[in-house]
Amino acid sequence: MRKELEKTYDPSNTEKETYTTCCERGYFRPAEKSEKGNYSIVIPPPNITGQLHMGHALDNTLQDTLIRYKRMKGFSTLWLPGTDHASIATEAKIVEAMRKEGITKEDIGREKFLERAWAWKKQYGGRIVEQLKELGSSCDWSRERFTLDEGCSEAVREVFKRLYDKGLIYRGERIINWCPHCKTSISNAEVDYKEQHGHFWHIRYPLVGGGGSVEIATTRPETLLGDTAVAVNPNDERYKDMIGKYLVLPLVGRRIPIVADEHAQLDKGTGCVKITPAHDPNDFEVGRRCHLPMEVVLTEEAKITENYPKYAGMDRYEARKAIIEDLKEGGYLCEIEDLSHEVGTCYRCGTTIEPMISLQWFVKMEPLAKPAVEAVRAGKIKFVPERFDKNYFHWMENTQDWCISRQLWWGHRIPAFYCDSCGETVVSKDECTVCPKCGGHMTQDPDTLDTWFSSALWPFSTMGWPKETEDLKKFYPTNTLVTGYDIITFWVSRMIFSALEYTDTIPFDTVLIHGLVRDAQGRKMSKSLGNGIDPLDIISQYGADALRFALLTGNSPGNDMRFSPEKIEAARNFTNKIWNASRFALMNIPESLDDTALPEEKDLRIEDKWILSKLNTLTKEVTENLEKYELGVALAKLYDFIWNNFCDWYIEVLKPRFATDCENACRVLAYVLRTSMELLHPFMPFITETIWQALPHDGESIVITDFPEYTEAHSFPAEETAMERLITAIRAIRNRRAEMNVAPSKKAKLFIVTKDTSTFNEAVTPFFQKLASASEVEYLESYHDERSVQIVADHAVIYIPLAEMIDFSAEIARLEKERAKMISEIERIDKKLSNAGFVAKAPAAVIEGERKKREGYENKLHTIEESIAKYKA
RNA sequence: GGGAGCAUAGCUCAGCUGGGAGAGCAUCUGCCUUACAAGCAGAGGGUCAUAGGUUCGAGCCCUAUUGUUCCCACCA
Repeated sequence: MRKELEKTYDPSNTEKETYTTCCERGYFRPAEKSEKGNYSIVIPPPNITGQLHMGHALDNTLQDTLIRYKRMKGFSTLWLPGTDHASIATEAKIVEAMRKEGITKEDIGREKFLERAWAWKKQYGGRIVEQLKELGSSCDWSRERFTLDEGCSEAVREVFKRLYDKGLIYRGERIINWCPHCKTSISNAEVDYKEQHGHFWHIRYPLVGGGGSVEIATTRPETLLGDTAVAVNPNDERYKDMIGKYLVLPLVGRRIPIVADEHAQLDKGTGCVKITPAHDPNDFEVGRRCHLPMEVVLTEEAKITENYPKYAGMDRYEARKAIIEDLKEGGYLCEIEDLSHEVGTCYRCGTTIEPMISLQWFVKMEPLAKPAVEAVRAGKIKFVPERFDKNYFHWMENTQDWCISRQLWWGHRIPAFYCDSCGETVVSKDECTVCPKCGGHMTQDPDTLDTWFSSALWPFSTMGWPKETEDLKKFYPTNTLVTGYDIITFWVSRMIFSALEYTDTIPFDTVLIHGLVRDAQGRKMSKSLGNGIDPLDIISQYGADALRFALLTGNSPGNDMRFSPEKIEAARNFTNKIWNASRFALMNIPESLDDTALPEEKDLRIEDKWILSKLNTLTKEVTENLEKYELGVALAKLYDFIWNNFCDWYIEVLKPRFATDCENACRVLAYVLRTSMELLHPFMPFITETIWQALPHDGESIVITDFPEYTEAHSFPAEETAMERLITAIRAIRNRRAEMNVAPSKKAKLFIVTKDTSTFNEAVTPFFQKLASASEVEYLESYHDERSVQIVADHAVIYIPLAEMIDFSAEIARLEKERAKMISEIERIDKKLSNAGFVAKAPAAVIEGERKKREGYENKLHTIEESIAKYKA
């Protein structure tokens, strides 16, 4: 017994069950082997703190579509899922939760804190995974990974050790970006520059022993406390005599030298720059070049240190105020200028970062960046769309050393050990407690690594590297990486140089970049604006297929998109359309028909050949589009075919045949519907599976059936042309009737005058009866009745005897208008064809096309003129 | 300061390597035509931002301009 389908599609009935069945049957696990080869994607691991948002939904729909397509194409496919420990984000959440309990992480200590973190991970880490499943993501969950699991951790230690031994990881005192709120260093990539209003304070520094002063300007007057020099440009005539002299640092009284350094520019400000080596990256370099001392003035909470009793303990902004006041009072403040400038903030918490000297671990970027740039330049890795490689190159070519140590607990602990007695440093994959040099006790570095350090290894650490596993051999390098343009620098670039360095190969060959999902007004979806749309709500209301359709259709790589209720409704309507077309098909297809064979060619009618030919072309185009990552275009074509060809014409034209030629009609109907579902399956996995199962089919599931292939056997250009002619004729009739306000229920006889009797003949009379309100149809070589409505169509003139409906003067006016149009069209083409350059240089096919068009217009013009003459008479 | 994207119908966007512009939504008109009113049929609506250039031919290629969005950058 075939199950009766509901009248409207309700995805919630089937989606979950369909998904579970697929998992149970192992469809999402890679095939043992395949002649086609392997295809793999690693998921961009979502943060365990995260909830599925529209960005994830888009990202994962793209990946799932690609994976499902390749799976059906016969590749052994692996989509490897997992999650990211997201050190800062997670630690912040746990700290916040503890704050509510009134405890700090220092209260409970590292070990207890980590226990809490793991418990938290256990409770919430699986949430986003379940949400990915709701979306239909066909990941191989048996291979699920976590950036902090044992394997990934081993990979991290291995890489750290190798880089260290090679001299590519070093520990040193540098200026780093310090977040006073998160109390950790962050990398340059993690700093967001935001426009802020501020001031330029111009301050006078007097020369020691009087006799003048220099004026400097700063946006951070509190750093004055840490000044250890003032620099001028060596070529600056104005200050030539001052170099080597000393200044008195206001408020502090310290003697500081005037030094010569290129950093000071002649044309900027006064040409004098205060130098604070411990709190500014440029000044740090100046300090190094001029051998200046470092003065640290801020604590890790961005408070003034004990060294400056008057301001000690003040927050940096409080201190700023106090210092300004004191400068004013002392007569040192010359001018206050308003200014709006870009200020670095922490990408996590938004706090203004403080540049600070600090002992941290760094990755030396230059030697790593070079091959990474080369790989993309040589085309081994391609960005889709291509323009994003510019982004990548720019970043890679200008990148500075990567600060990788974080003053956090949740993450990969740095595998470096220091001797308590002799200070020896040992980097080791394994625990090291005894100093190899002096036998003293070793203590492990308390810091952890930047989250992105482990993310950078994701494509191969998840496959078992550094072990030589089967998966690594089979699926690595991976094929496509799908991600948003916002994390190219954070992640994509780091995976590329990491892979090249450690695995000696690229991590993936294509990077498919997508844009942001914005709200209907084009704003970023954000929690603070409250304009986010929850994909899970959409799924429960409209189904995952509708969500996926809304996200993919018409979307092009790299571009942002807007998501609106209208869009999702249109998507839902499409699922419903598919549903009803299928319902109709199943109502007619007899249950006895349980094989998938098409009728013999002699039994195929014009409409069958037309739809098969159209479907065949569609198959070719959708395949090509998918291969080129043009998923949005492919999906739009499927929509158009299913709705506008299959539903609106093929099914309609087929209806009369259920009474006369049922089996043949049903075989074609089932074939076309089933094939359409197969083409659509990668995009909309649930509804397509449900319908496919209900139709006659071979095999277990659409998930693992073969993707349709283009075949010459289904190419019927003649029937396509003929059917297009019929459609044009029917449209023209409907159009005329609508214009004349003839009710569809009013049937009328048609006289069709044509020379194309292979298209217009008795066989297609039902088309006109069903679709053009014809009572009966007569095919003639010539006919004329001035009391008939006359319609000039493609290769046919149609007469409808509706004399009482005709307004002759209006009819003549209409024909005159059409005549004028024809004449202007012909003129346009004539102009083209008489252009010597066009005839000489344009391709023959284009010229021939223009000639054909002209001929058509000429014929039509002729008929129109005849009609006008007759009406007038 | 450097770089990139976008500008096409009222709205949101497609438009592949140049051969006379498309979709969805919205609007208007008419339909319970036995799968679907979440539907069917029909219609209106665009000097493809502006100005030049290349070409037989430009929405598409080049140059400049305007508007807009984003990325990058240590401007004291």
